Amino acid sequence: MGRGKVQLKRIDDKIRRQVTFSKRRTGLIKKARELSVLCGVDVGLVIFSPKGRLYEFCSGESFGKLVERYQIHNDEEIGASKDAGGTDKMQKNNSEGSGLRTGANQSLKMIQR
Amino acid sequence: MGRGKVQLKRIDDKIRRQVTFSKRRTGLIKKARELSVLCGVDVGLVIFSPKGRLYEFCSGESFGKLVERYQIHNDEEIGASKDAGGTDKMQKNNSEGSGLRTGANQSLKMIQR
DNA sequence: AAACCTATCTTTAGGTA
DNA sequence: ATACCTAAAGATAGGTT
Repeated sequence: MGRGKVQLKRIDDKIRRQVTFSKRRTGLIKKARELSVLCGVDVGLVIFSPKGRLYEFCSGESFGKLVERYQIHNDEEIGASKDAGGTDKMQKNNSEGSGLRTGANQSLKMIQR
Repeated sequence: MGRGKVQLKRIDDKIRRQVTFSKRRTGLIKKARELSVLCGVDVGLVIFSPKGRLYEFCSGESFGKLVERYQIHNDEEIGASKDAGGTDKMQKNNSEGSGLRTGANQSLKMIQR
C-alpha cells in the first residue's frame, strides 16, 4: 500500500524496515483481534523483534492455554492415526514439523497456568 | 471493507460468520508471513476454529521453537527483576497472565523438536 | 522513534454462479 | 463450501513535523 507495490523480500534499509515493522505489527495484531471477535475463534500470535523484544496477542485464554490446545490437537491427530475424517491437516504455511509432539503432555501441563 | 462498515462484534449469522472466518483467516496468515519476510522477524500464529480445527503459521523455526523463545523471554523478564531497562513489557492486548512461567524450562526443552 | 497526512495499494462484505 | 466479481472500507509507504 502507500506509494508503489511491495516486494515480498526483506527490506534492506534498516530505518524503513523498523518503521514498517512498527506499522505492520500493529495492523497484524488488530486483524488478529478482529478475527477472534468477529468469528468467535481463539487466536494466538507471537512476534519476536530482531532486538529480542516480544509482542503478543492472545484471545480469551492465556497463551499457555492455547499452546496446550495446540498440543492436544496434535496428539489427537496422531492418536487417530488417520489422515482422512477427523481433524484435518492445517495449512502448514511453513515449518514442516511444527514441533510439540506426543509424550510431552505431562510436561506441558506443568508449565501452563 | 466490502459494503458497509464492520462492527467489532461476533457475527450472528452462522453462514456469514463462517465465510468471514475463511476469508479473514487467509488474510491474517498472509499478513503474518509478509511481516516476517519484510522485517526479518519471527512470527507464530495459531487459530482454533469453533469446530476444533487448527490453522497455523510459523516463520522459520517450528512453533515449538517459538514457544521456547517465548518461555525464555518470560524467564529473563522475571530473572532480571526489573521493569525498566532490558526487555520491555509486551503489548498484552489480552490475557493478563499469558501463561508459560519459570521452572518449566526443562519440560519445554523435552517437547520441542 | 512516534504522530499525522494522504495517495495508493490491499482486503474483504456482499452478491453471484 | 468454494470461486469469482467488485465497490467500498481499510492498511500502509513515504513524506512531513
